[in-house]
Amino acid sequence: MAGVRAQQKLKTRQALIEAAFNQLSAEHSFSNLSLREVAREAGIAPTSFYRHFKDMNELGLTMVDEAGLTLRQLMRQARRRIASGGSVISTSVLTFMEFIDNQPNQFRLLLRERSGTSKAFRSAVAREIKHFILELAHYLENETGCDSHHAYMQAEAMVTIVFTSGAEALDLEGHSREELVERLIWQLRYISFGGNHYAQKTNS
Amino acid sequence: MAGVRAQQKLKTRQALIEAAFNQLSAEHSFSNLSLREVAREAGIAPTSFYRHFKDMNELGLTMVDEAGLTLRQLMRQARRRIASGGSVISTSVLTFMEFIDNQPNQFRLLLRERSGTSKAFRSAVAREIKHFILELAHYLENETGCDSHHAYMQAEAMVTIVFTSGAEALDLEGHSREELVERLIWQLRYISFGGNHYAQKTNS
DNA sequence: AATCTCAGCGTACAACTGTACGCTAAAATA
DNA sequence: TATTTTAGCGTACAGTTGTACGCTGAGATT
Repeated sequence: MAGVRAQQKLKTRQALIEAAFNQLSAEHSFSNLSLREVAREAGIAPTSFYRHFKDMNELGLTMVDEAGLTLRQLMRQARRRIASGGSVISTSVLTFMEFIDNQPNQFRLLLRERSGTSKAFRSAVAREIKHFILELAHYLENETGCDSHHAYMQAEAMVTIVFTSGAEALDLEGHSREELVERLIWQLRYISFGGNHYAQKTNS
Repeated sequence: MAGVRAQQKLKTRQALIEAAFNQLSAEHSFSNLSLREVAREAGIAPTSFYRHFKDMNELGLTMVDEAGLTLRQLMRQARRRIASGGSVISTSVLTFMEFIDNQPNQFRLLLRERSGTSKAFRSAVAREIKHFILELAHYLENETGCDSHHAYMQAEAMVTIVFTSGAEALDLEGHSREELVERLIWQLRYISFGGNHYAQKTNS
C-alpha cells in the first residue's frame, strides 16, 4: 500500500505535463507540439506516452485544467490583497500581470485555445474564464449593490479587456508595457463608471 | 502586352489564396495547413507553389492583408449606414456580425493569428486592428468632442469587446447569439458613457 | 522565325509523424 | 513464495511533410 509504483506513475505524468508546458512559447503553440517531442523531453519512449494519456488532446485538456487552477488561485490572492486595503482595479490588474510574467505559457495556452481548433478546448477555456467572470460579478454585485445582470455584463467586459491586454503585454516590455497597463486601467474605469450608471438607473 | 501569361499567373495565385481560406474552419487553423494540401485544392503540383510564394508564411501574410482589406471595406459600409441615419452602436455591431457570417474564415484568421506563433503575423493583424481602432477614435473625437487620448482608449476598449464577442458568436446560433449581441451592446454603452464622462472631466 | 522566359510538372529524398505489437522487469497481490 | 499487473522500451511501418532538381511547352521578346 506504499504505492511506490503509483507514485512514480504520477511523477512521469507530471513530467509529461511539464514538458508540454515548456515547449509552449511565443513561437510554439499546443497544436504544433508532437507527441514524440513531448515524450522525449519528459524522458520516456514515445509509445509510453499512451500509458498516461490516450491522446495529445487529453494531455491538452489536462493542461487547460491546470492553468485554470492557477487562475483561480490567483483570484483568491487578489481578493486577499484587496481585503487588506488595496485599490480594487489596480490590484486586480497587477495580480493578473504577475500571472502573465510568472506563468506565460499557461496564459498562452488559455489565450490560444480559447479560439483554437478543438471545440472541447474552447469549451474548457470558456468554462475557466466564466469562473473568473462570475467571481468578479459577485464581487461587483455585493460591493456596488447593482443589478446582477448588469454586474455580469460589467464583469464580462472587464475580463475581456484584461485578457486581451494580457495578450498584448506578452509582446511588450518596460515603458510600452506601463503605458498599456495605464490604458487598461482607464478602460476598466470607463466600464465601472458606465456600468454603475446603467445598473442603478434601471432594474433589468 | 496582352499579358495572357501574367493573367493566368494571377489567377492561380488567387486560387491558392482561396484554397487556403477554404481550408480554414472551426477545426482547422492556418498553422495546420500544409503546403501540399493547399496546392492540391488549388489544382497545381506542390512544387509549383513556390512560383507564387516563397513560403506558407508569405501566403499567410497575404491572406491577413486580404482580410484586413475586407475589414476596411466593412468600416466604410458601416459609416455609410450610420450617415444615412442608423444608431451608431447597433449599426456597427450589426455590420461586424455580418462580416463574421459572410467571411467567417477571414475573421478566424485575424482572430487566431492575433495571438499566433509568428511575430510577423501578430504584427500584421495588430496593424489591421489598429486601423480599425483609429478610425473609430477619430469618429468619437469628432462626434463627442472629447479628448483624443481618451477617444483612443475608448475606441480600443470597444474594438476589443466587439472582436471577442465576434469570436464567441462563431460558436453560437439563434437565441444565444441574440443574447450575446444584446450584452455586447450594453457593454459598449458602458464604455461610451464612462469614456465620455472621464474625457470631459479632465484634459489628459 | 529564332530565341528567351518561366509557370507548372514529376521524381526523389530525408525527416518526421502517430501508433500497433510484443517484450521485460519490477512492483503488487495472493 | 508463486502469480499477476503494468510502466516503460524497442522495433517496425505506413503516411505525410517540405523542398531540391531538372524538364517541358507555351507565351513573350527580339
